[in-house]
Amino acid sequence: MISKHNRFNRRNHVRYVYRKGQFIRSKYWSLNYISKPVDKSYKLAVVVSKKVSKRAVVRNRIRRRLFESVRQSHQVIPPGVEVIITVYDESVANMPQAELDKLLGVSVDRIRLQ
RNA sequence: CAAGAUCGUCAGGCAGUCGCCCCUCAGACACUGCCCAACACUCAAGAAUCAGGUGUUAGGUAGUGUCUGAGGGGAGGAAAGUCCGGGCUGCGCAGGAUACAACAGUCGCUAACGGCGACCGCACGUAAAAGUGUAGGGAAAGUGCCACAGAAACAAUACUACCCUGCACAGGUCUGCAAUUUGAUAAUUACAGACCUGUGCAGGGAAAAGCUGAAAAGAGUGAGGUAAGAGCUCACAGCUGAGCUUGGUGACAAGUUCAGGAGGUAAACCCUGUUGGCAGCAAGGGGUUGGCUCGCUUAAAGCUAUCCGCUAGAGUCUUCCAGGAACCGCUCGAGCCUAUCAGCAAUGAUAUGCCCAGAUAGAUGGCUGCUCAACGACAGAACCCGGCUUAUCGAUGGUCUUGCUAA
Repeated sequence: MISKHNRFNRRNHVRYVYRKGQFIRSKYWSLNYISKPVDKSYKLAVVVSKKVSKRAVVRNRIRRRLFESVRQSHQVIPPGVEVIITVYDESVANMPQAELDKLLGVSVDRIRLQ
């Protein structure tokens, strides 16, 4: 799990990012993000709807794995960027770690390019 | 040891590494409050001193925040479904009646329950046993319903078939008499009477039978009775209800006396009894100033649907302070462990010890290695408890019954 500094702390702010931010789509998830240069650290949220899995245990596991993959600096989100990862597929819960890191790295790198 | 039944317990382990949430302690820094010392100014005047006030600097102390370090704690038996019950909070009081809803054997347990335990009744189960289930008030207060099929679905009649009597017709048998034929016996025909059979009509009887259906009139045996029969009558047995006796706290059981003739359905209405005020942690939580509107016994407002009773305030705007997507409620509780005692048990009492998640885009984890039969089922707290129901890979302990073997 990541520190409170890197989490979102307001419910309405998620809606703001969804509405105003930019959007990247990939096979298992999509990224909505917005840049706020004032902040010194990035912010990250993971959204897993009940459509993905009805079991809370599975949804929790997906969320934790994605947080951990970002935290352990396999990929670097630039400071001041707020990102929401919306997951589409239940198979993220049991995907091998190397593959998860690789796919997530591709998505995060596309933020830097734009 | 085997088979059957039943009651529990656990819910992978270890190590490495990188993290998250809460609490406690220590240190550093920042801010705020208070205390104290020195100095300056002020009070303050012609001058000096003391007390008071203000500011600066240094120190102490308390609180808050950030960072660092150390220590402690961190999902479940169902955390789930949200089906019952309670605590807690608000609604001024929580009072009554009706409506509405839920429940229904007895005794006990519990904060309470629609839950639990023991027992009773009924049903099931086994070769026998151990056991299992139970949607358990009233159908003899009344109303309704009983599809399809069937003669008929609770009302006694009708229907099919049955029995008895009478009349008519047809046939048969017997008897009597007449006519014809014959020598005679005899034969044929007609008529009358009796009996039998069949058909039709009329009157009466009504028990058994009628292939259906979930269910069929609901009284089993014997005797009497009758044209034949029939609870038509009687006796006995069984059932139901009431009374009495004995046993039991009680449901009830056993016995006995009297009465009765009754289909099912109450998860149809209904009747009887018991219980329930409404909303829910998005509950709810501060002081203060001044107005305006309505009302003050013909009660505005109110706590549900209606009524009664009860209360003199209620609603709304606004000033200032406090607060600032915050904080409190928020986790010490009908709490947990162990032992003893009471009780068949559910459960209760006493004693020692313990503190055991509290997040808020929401912590309790990610990865790697070893290990185990097994990558480990079902599954993630959200105010808190007691139950119920549903999901669940497996591992393991006890108890009971029966059988076999050995001592």
